[in-house]
Amino acid sequence: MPEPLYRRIAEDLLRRIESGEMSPGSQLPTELDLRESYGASRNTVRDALKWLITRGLVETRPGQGTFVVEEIDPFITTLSADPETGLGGGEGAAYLSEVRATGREPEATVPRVEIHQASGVVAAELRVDEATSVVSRHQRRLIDHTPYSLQTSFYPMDLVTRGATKLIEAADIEEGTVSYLSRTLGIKQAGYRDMITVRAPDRNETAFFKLPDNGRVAVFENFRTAFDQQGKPFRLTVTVYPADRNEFVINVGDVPARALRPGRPGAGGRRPGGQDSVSGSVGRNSREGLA
Amino acid sequence: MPEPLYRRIAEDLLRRIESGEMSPGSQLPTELDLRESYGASRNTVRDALKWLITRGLVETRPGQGTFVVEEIDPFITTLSADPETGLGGGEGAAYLSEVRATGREPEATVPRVEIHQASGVVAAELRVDEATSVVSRHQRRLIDHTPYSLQTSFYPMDLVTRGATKLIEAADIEEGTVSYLSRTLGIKQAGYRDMITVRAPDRNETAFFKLPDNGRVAVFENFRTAFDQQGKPFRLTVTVYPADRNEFVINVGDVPARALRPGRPGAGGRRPGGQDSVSGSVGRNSREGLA
DNA sequence: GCAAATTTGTTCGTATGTATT
DNA sequence: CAATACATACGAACAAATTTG
Repeated sequence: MPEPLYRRIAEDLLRRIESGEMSPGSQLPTELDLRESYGASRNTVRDALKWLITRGLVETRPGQGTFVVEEIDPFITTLSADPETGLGGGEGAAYLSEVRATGREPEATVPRVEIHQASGVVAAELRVDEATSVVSRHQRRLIDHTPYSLQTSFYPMDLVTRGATKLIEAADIEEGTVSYLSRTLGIKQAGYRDMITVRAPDRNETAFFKLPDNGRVAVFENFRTAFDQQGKPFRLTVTVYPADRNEFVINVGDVPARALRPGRPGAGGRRPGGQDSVSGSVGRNSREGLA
Repeated sequence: MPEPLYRRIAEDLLRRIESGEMSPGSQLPTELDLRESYGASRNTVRDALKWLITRGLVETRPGQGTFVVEEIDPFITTLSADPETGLGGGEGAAYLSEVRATGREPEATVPRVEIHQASGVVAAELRVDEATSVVSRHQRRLIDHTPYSLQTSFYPMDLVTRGATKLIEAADIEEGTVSYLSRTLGIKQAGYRDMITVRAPDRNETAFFKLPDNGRVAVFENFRTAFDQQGKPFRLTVTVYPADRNEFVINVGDVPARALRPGRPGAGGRRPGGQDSVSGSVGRNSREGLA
């Protein structure tokens, strides 16, 4: 009772991909060729390809063929505060310089400003009633002309009426909103809390990030709530990052300057699935529940 | 030319799930029933179900039927340092108490200790040659009897020969390794750096976490490098967390004590995919590239 | 404990549509 | 326009897992 045929075909192709026999970007034999070489029906071959597709190893292009996927050069966002500027990390103002520091070219759209009534999460995080008006500022961000993240910040409308009128202008706030709010209203960012989750992309995200519509690539979602000196939240920033091109770093305490990713983890070529990996080794004679 | 039939069926089922008409845990009509009610072939119905499966909305159980998935209560790991203890965050010693603080029951296996030669990532992060011996201590961790994470820590063998002999004992170090290394060798943890990625689970992880073998649920992988007062790395901890049951929090600067998740983000019921969500709204009249 | 019924899983064959070259 | 290659759809049969009688 061996494994089903489509699995055996998939595993064989997997082996050939991981061994380097088929390199990233190269084309696999056509479905009809595979049908012959494995002596299976075309549908079975397609089942094998689907198995590889959901694992992100290959992609199909109608009219062209099936290809080994090429990895995207990931961008690393540091979520903890910059020891220099004191605060920040992956946010609007700092974004452009952070990306440029890696020798890549950042782009960000002009903020799209909207006025909403605070809904569930926004109201809860900003600690305002659900009826309250909030300002949202939304930006799409790219690196080397590839979409890398979507960011939306929410501010209580209160801040605008108290004088921070630039918040409702559809233009960049060059100095950064932290600096701007400090200067105009005396609101200082004393700290922030990030809440990170992973979920499937929605329709908009799939379209903007050009993700395969098979729901394979997940997105990070980071909810950042910024607090002032009194511990009062004054901003909620929601940023969405496709997981196939983004990584995160958090520095706590005294950490030596990064040696610019000597050998980036995560990468290191394709992972040999099945062997004991760095983290794995969950018991070679596994399957025993717990001790 | 509307959307393909299997997609229309899938979207209809999606709507019925999101509307609450079919609640989490409930059973969908059988494939044969769906075949009749939609007037499609069984294969087409199965294509629709596959589409929902890869998006994590339903699951099939051979011999039983197709069910709307139930969400798992996520555990939130705080990666930043505890302001009290100074350091830590999701690590061995602190793990049990962190979980208990949420009213849930933690379990951790006895560490499995192994001696390896430092390989790629481990050697690079610990800044030792590839030939050097390192000690690894591996634990499986559960919450309420459900597997939640896998953790492996690597230490240069050096530390053992200098006197930290407990590192090669297959037993818990009650006080925590940070405290132990400080007491025996005077090595103080001055800080640490976390590098977070998301990837597909390997075979071991799929088995241990009981993930669907369709590669849908991704895992977080956190590489934590701990540094001593001289900025020298003395430990690398790799922790793997299934993304369907884990979230992360990072506190930077002064952040008020959390109001114990007033309304947890991430959740809020099922996401209405397609509508403008909190983060989304990437242009209702979207598809225009960039301004 | 076994047999039958139910339900999903695998595999084949075939035909036609759509995208790209 | 033609050829190529993947996408969708139908029908059919048997296998495997689970529940039920």
